Amino acid sequence: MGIFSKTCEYAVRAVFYIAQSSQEGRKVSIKEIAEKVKSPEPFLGKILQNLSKVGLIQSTKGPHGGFFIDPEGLKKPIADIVLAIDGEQIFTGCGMGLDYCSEKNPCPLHHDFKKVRNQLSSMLKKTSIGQFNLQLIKGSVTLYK
Amino acid sequence: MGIFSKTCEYAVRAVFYIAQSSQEGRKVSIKEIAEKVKSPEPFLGKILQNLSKVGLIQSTKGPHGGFFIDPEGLKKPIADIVLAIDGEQIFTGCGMGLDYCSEKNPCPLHHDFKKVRNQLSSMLKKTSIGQFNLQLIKGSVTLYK
DNA sequence: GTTATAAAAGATGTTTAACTCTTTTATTAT
DNA sequence: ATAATAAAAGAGTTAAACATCTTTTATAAC
Ligand code: FES
Ligand code: FES
Repeated sequence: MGIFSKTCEYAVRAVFYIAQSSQEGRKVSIKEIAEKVKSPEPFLGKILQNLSKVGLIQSTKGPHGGFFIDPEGLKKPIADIVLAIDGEQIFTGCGMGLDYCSEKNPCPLHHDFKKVRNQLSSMLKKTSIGQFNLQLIKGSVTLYK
Repeated sequence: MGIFSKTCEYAVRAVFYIAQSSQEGRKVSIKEIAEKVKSPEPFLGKILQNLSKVGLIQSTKGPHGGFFIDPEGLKKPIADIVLAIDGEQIFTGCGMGLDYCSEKNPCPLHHDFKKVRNQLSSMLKKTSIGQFNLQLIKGSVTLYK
C-alpha cells in the first residue's frame, strides 16, 4: 500500500470527480463516479455515505439526484478528505510507530521525518478541493488510467 | 496507521536495536529485542526471520546465539528495511492510487506528491543503519516510550 | 398516489495484515 | 553423547480493512 489507505485513495479520486461535476452544475450517481475513478461501486457508496455524514459532500436521493459539493465544500482543503478517512496519525504520528512524537524524547528518525510529514501536511492543506478543477477540465491531469 | 505498516515500524525499531547491540559486540535474542522495542515477541520473530532471509541481519542458533548485523549490514540504508517489508510502492507509487505514476499523464496531486515522496526516499537512503548508534548510545534519541 | 430513481442504512461476506502456537533444526556447553 | 538454548519453519488464529448485498427512505415525474 502507498502512503494513504486504499479507501482514502478512492475517496480523494471520487471527491475530485464530484467537485468537477459540481462546477459544471451536475449531480453524479455512485455508478458514474465508480466508473470514472475506477473504484468498486458498492464500496464507494459506503465511503461517500461517510463523507456525506461529516458534511464534506452533499447528496440528494431520487431521480436526478446524486452527489455534489456546495461552494463551501469546494473551499475546503484536500487534507479534510484524508483526515476523515485515515485520521490524523499521518499528520502527527511518529515515523517509527512510537506511542507519540515529541521533540523532547525523539526517535532516531524524528528530525528528518518531521520535515516529510510537514511537507505532506502543507501540500494537503494549501490546496482546496475546488482548485483542481481547472487542471482537470483542461485535461492536463487525470483521475484514471 | 502511519506512513509505514506496523510490521515495518517493528522491523525498523528492532534493526536499530540489533545494530546498537552489534556495535557493542553482543548478540541479542528475540525476547530481549521484543521487550526493548515494545513489539509482540512471536510476531517479531517472524519479521526477523524474513529480514534474516534477505540478508539484512544475521543470526546464530543455540546458546549465546541471537541476532546481529555484520559491518556490511551496518552500511546499508534504512530504506532497505522499508523496502524489504513494505515494498517499493511507497517510493514510486501514485499518491491517489492510480495504477502507475507518470509525468506525462499525472494525477492532480502528482507535482506536489512527487516532492514528498522524494524527500521521504532521500531521508531513508541517505542514512545508514549504523549511523544512528552514536545518537542511541549517548541517549539523545529513543526506541521506546 | 403510484411508479421510478437514487442514496442511506444495516447486515453480511471476503481478504489481507497482524499475531500466536507448535515442532524442528542448529549450536554450544557439559 | 546429552542437555540446554535459541532461531527457523510451518501451521493456525484473530482482527481489521476491503467489499458486497439487501432493505429502507427520500425525491421527482407522471
Ligand atoms: S518521535 Fe518519531 S517522528 Fe517524532
Ligand atoms: S501520477 Fe499520481 S503521484 Fe504521480
